[in-house]
Amino acid sequence: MDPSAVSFDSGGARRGAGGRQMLLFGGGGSANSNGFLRGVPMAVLCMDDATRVGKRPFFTTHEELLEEEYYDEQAPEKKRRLTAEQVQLLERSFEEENKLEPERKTELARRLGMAPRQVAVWFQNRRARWKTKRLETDYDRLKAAYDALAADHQGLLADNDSLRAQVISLTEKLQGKETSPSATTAAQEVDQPDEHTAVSGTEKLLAQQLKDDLHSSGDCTGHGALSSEEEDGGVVSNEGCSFDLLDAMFAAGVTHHGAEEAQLANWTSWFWN
DNA sequence: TTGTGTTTTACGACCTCC
DNA sequence: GGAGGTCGTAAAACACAA
Repeated sequence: MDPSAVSFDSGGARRGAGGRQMLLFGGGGSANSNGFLRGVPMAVLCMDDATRVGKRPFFTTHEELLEEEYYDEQAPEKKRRLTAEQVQLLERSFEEENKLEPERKTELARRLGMAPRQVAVWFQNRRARWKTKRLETDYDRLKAAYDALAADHQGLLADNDSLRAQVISLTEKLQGKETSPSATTAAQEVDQPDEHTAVSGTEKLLAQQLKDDLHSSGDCTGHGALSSEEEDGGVVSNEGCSFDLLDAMFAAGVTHHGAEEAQLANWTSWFWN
């Protein structure tokens, strides 16, 4: 880039210290009509240059700041924003590679009419901005994932509560049947082990009752009502909720030869765990 | 016009790697 | 030990609402 193309945004210093513009670099020098100071474009001058040419003390008195001569002869170049062209080229270079090898730095500095140190600083700051941006997007992504998981977790907790309530309710019903004389009589009437399945009539009754209760509750997982069209074939399911387990227990005679209470305890334990 | 918040430029301190 | 990195920060430049 032609150094003469570097703009000097005099309006940019509209609110310098004390509201005064401090445009000229100090050290006894002053800018010529081309905007150059000792052959260096003003916009190119940075603190490194200030160190070389002369630097105003960091803390100065108000009186010093009010001295016009001070700005002409001692005040350092104010910070200058890079031009749009400079930033554009730097951005393009950053997109290619966000690290800066010495050769690329000097080449960029030459093309942009900037000090190599300025190019290095720009890349440092650009990396910092890029990192901040990346952290923000990473945070947003993680937060969305966390929110989804938290919602899912809440749903599972609700399901769990619902199932526990059902277990308690069914356990009470089953225990009631065990102690009911009529139920005992009915059970005794059919309590002959099936020679093929080895499941007693009472067990069939209990398992059927459990199926019926779960079915009538319309919610085996808390995810909605059962669909009636799926009932044929003996397996009632709803979106992954299946009574296969009960059927399997029934067929395998899970309750066979065991006290009903012990089976209830097992079932309850299974549910609660 | 002014107060205030944000962005950009630049630096020093410190760390890591060769 | 030097070069180049990150991190935290100062201060100028800038945007914008009141």
